[in-house]
Amino acid sequence: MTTRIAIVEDDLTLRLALGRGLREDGFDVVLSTASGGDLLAGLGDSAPEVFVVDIGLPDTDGRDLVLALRARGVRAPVLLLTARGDVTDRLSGFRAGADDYLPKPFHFEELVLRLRALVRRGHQPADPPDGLFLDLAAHEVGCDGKSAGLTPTEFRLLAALLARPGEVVRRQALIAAAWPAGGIVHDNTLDSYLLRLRRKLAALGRADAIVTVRGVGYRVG
Amino acid sequence: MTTRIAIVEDDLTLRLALGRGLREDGFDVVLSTASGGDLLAGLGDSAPEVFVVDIGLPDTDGRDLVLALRARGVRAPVLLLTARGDVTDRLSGFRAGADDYLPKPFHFEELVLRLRALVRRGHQPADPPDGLFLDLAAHEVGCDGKSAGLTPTEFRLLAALLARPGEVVRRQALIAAAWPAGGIVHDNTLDSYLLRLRRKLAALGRADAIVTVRGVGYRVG
DNA sequence: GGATCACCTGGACACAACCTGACCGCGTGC
DNA sequence: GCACGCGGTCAGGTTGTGTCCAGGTGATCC
Repeated sequence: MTTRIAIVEDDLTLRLALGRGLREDGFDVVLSTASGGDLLAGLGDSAPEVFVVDIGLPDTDGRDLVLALRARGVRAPVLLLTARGDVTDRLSGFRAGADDYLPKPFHFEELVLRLRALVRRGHQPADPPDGLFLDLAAHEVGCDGKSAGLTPTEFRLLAALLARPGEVVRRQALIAAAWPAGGIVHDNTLDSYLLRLRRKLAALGRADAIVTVRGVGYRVG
Repeated sequence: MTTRIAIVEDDLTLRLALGRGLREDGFDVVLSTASGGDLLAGLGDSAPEVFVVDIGLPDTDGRDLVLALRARGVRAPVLLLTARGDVTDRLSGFRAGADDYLPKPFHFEELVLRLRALVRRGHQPADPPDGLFLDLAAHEVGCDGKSAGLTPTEFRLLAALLARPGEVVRRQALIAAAWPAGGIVHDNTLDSYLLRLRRKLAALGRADAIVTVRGVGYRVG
């Protein structure tokens, strides 16, 4: 039984080596691109069951790519390749929705083991968050034709919400997803951003997309 | 003989270390997730015999997760990992239905000893509480298709009831489960919440789900 | 039947959680 | 310098939740 896998790695040598090695280990490499934009463009209905993404991409931060994937309803596990096991990288990547990470340089065998573990754990497909979608390249949110630009913080915040359609996301989880680790974020700051997001969504005719669940958090869909 | 165990820990390093260590000590790690939602989603029929849960999860309070597990009829013992042995945390964790706790940082050996003790003590599986179920992610109660949103206090209260289907739960036990430690709760306040819960359950066509046992307490199922 | 008790019900109220609009500081680009 | 966009803060208003009261209902016992 083969597992469909997608690779995003800008270094050509490494990308080719990964593809060859994974194929030999029984993976079905359905996509192999150098940039996040190419991945999103080429996804189609290839439905990879697991992703390997380099965090240090030239066109996109790997974390934003994970957020964009999650916002599209993709729940397949993502393994991030990070440079030198940097703790900050690891934490923020994890918060973005990645499922595992591997610091470079790594043993190929460990990569395969971790991938197998991720796939074994299993993930269920998510319902797509009706109509709304995030455009990573343009850094904006769209809904049937119309679209609205987002600032980086707004983007991360909305992505964290869209990643879990129908679920209540706690305020703490939103802060963890949208702001860098360690920093102190006023509760009210989150409120402000929710307001800004709601305004922009209202302009798309989706004023009610973000629902408040008092005492718990927020929900979309 | 191996014991099936599930781990919920958001810190990646610690999660991996726990998994590796427990495996070496003869446990069968059937589930290892970073969030409460993932755990509930991934449970399937893996039927862990014991749980290790970090109380400080970003998406869910560990205590709510225990309540949700109990409400699903899961009776397997739960060990909570708490930060710095905070007494308040410990007490409220116990009230939520946890069976043991361990303050961080801890010696790995102590964790294993406590887990073995918990498993040895033995627990029997519970009958699922007919039809009604708590959705931790959406923070609501559901019954064949329909669902109703719950406020935090309502959620804890109903969870305490659903945790013991068929059993009579005393008023004092309900107050202890649904309200923070130390606070003084008027008897009548509990009455009010029972009323609200019954209203919401009535909207789901389960008006008679909560039965009064005069002089003792309340029972569901 | 009447007294008593446990529980139910509707409503009033305070306060915390949340929303909203405005403001300020900082960095960037013109 | 100035304009602008972005991130963050503040003060004030609004609303839902939690709490408590007052009175009602039904069971139980004498």
